Amino acid sequence: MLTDRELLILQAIVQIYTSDGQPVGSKALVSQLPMHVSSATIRNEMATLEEIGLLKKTHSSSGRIPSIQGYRYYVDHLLKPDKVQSSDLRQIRSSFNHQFQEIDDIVAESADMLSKLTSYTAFTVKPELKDAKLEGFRLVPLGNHRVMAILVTDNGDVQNRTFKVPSNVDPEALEAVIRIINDELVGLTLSEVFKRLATDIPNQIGKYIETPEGFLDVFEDVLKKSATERFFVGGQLNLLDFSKQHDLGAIRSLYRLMNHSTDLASVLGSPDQNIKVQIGNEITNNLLKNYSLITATYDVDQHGKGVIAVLGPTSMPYSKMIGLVGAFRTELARRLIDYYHDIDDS
Amino acid sequence: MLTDRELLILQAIVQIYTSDGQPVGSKALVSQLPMHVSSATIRNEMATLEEIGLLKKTHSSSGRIPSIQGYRYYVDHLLKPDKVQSSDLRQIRSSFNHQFQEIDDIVAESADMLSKLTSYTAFTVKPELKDAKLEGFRLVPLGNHRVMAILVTDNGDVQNRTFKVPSNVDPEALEAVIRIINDELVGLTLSEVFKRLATDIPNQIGKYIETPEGFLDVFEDVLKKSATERFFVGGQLNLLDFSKQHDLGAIRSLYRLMNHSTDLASVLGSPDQNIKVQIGNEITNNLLKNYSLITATYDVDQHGKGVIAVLGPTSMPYSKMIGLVGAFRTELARRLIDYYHDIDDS
DNA sequence: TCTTAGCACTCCAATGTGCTAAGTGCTAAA
DNA sequence: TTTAGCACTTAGCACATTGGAGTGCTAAGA
Repeated sequence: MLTDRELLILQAIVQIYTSDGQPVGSKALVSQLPMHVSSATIRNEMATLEEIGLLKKTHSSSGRIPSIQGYRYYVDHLLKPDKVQSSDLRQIRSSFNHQFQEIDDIVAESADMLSKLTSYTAFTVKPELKDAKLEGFRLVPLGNHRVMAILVTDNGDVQNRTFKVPSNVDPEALEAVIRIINDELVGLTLSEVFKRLATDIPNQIGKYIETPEGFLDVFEDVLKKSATERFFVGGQLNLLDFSKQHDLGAIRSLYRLMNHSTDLASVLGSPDQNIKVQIGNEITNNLLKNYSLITATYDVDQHGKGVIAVLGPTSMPYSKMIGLVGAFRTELARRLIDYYHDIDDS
Repeated sequence: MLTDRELLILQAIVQIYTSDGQPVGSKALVSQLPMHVSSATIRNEMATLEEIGLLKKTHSSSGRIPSIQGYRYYVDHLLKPDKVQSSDLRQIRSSFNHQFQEIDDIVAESADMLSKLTSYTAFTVKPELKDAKLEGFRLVPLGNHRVMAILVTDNGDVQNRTFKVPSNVDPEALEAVIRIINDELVGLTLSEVFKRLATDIPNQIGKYIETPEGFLDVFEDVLKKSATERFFVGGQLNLLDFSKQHDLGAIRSLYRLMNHSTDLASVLGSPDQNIKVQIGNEITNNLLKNYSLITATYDVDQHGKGVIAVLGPTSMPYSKMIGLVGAFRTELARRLIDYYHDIDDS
C-alpha cells in the first residue's frame, strides 16, 4: 500500500513528465510538491517507488520517469479528467455546425478534428451496422450491361458499387431478382440478410439468372464495404512528431496498420461504456507497444454505437486527453442524433 | 562545346553518383573510365566542367557531384533509357491481370505498382474527361426524401452522390427534372453541359422546382467530383526514405500537396507526347525544388489521355526510371484499352 | 600543347578529452 | 524518520586531434 506522500510524488512525476518530457529529478520535484521536504527524502521515496515498479530511470544517474505500471496506477487511481478548454469546445461545435449530406462526412471530419485538438493520431468508427435493417436495394442499369447496385439501410447509410452483368442476362430477369430481394430481404437486419444469402436466396435467384454466384458476390461486396468502410483516421502525419523512434520500417508498418480496417478493428476492440486507456504493451497489437491508446464509445441511441480513439505517446497528458475524448464523444453523438433526426423527420 | 572525354566524365559522374550517392573523386573515377588517364588529368577536366556549371562540389575539398544543369545535360544528351527488367515487366503485367470493375481501380493500382517498382512516390491521373460525353443521368429515390444522383459518361466513368430534397418537392417534379436533363444534356460533352447549366437549364427546371439552385449544385458537385478525383498517389511514405531533409514541416507540406488535386494538377502540368524530366528547381512548385519529377502521358485512343509521374530525389538513376516509366505507360494504356473494349462490346 | 607525378593544402568525419550540470545512493547526525 | 553532506555516475556539450579523401597548382616529360 502506498503512503499519501508516495501518491503525491507519483502523481507529480507523471504530470511533470507528460507535460515537458524530461525525466524528473529529486531537486526539481521539491519545488513542485505541496509539502516541504528535502530532496534527499524525495530520493528515498523515489527509490521505493522504483522498487515497487512504478518508476524507472533512463540511466543510472538520471531522474525518474513513470513505468508502464506507473502510468497505469496514475490513470486508475490518481487522475481526474481535465475540464475541456472552452476554446476547444467552441472549435468542435463550429466544425459540426455544417450541413452534412452523409454520415461518413461527419465521422471523417471528426477524425480530423480530434487529431487537431490532440495533435496526435485520431480514429473514428461509424456506428455499428450489425443491427441495422436493410431498407432498400436498387439496381440501376447504366447502359452497356453495366449496373449500379445501391443498398440503403435504415440508419441512413448508403453504399453503392457498379458491376457488369453478363450479356446473356435480360433486363426482365434483373427486375425479377430485384423483386425477390426487395420482397425477401428488405426489412431484415444485415446479419439476417447475410444468413439468407448463404442459404435459400441463391436458389430463388437461380431461376432467373444462370450463374447467380457472381450476382450474389456483388451484393456481399456492398455489404462488406459498409462493414469495412467504417474506419476513419485523422492526423496520420502527427505520428511522425510524437513517435521518437526514427526507425522508418516501424513507422511504415504503423501506417499500413492504420489503413487496414480489419487490423484497426482488432486494435480498437469491442466498445464498452467507459473511456478506456491502454498503455504501452497493454495494447494488443505489438506495433503499438510504445504508444498509448484512449478509446471511447459514443452512443447514437437506436442508431447504434461507434468508437473514437486517440493514439499518442505513452507520455501523453492523460487527464487532458481523457477530458477531451469524453467531451468529444458527447458532441459527436449529439451531432449524429441531430443528423438522424433530420432524415427521419423530413 | 564539350570534348568526348568531358562527356564521358560527366556521364560517369552522374551514373556513379546516382547509384551510390557519394560524391565522385578523381582517383575513384580513374578506374571507372574506359580509357587510361591519370587522376590529375581528370582533376583538370573536372575543374573545367565545374567552370561551365555542370558539376559542383559539396565542400572545397570534396569530390564532384552533378549540378542541376549537369543532370539536365546528361538527361538531354547522354542518357539512353534502360531496357526495363523482365521481372519488373512481369510484375506489371501480373498486377494488371485482374478483372477490374472500375477504371479507378486500375489507375489506383497503377500508382501503387509504379511506386513499388521505383521505390519513389508515384502519381497516376485518369484519362481526361473534358471531351467525354454525358451518357446518362439518374436520380434514384432512396426514401426519406433522399435521392442519389448518378452520372455516367461515355468513357465508362460513373459518379454518384446522395442528397436530400426539400420535403415540398413532389416526385413528379423530380421526374420532370430528370426528363429535362436527359433530353437536353445527355449526349453533350461535359464542358457543354457546364455551359448549359449556367445559362438556360435553371429556367427550365425552375418551372418544376421552386429553388433550382440547390438542385443544380448537386449536379455540378458530381461533375466536379469526376474532375477532381482523377488523381491517385502511390508510395507516399517512400518520400520519407528519399527525402534527406528531416524538416518535418516541409514533409508535412509535401503530403498536403500530394493530396490536393488542384495543386497536383498544376505540378503534373499539361501532358505532351514525350517523357518529360524536370529536375530540381525546374519544377514549378517550390516545395519540390529538391526533387526530380518524371512525367509521361498515356494514350487510351478515343478515351482520352492520362498522366503518370514519378517523384524522386534529383540524384535518381534517370536512365532506369525513364525506361520504367516508358514501359509502364504502354502497359497501362494497353490495359485500359482492354477495359474499354470489354465495356463497349458487352 | 597535353599529360602526369608530386606536393601542399582543405575539409569532413570520426574519435577522444575534459568539463559541467543534474542526478543518484549512502551514511551519519539531528 | 528526516536531513545534510558527500562520493559517484551519466548525458551532453564544446573542443581538439587525427586520418583520409579530395583538390589545385606546378614543373617536368612526351
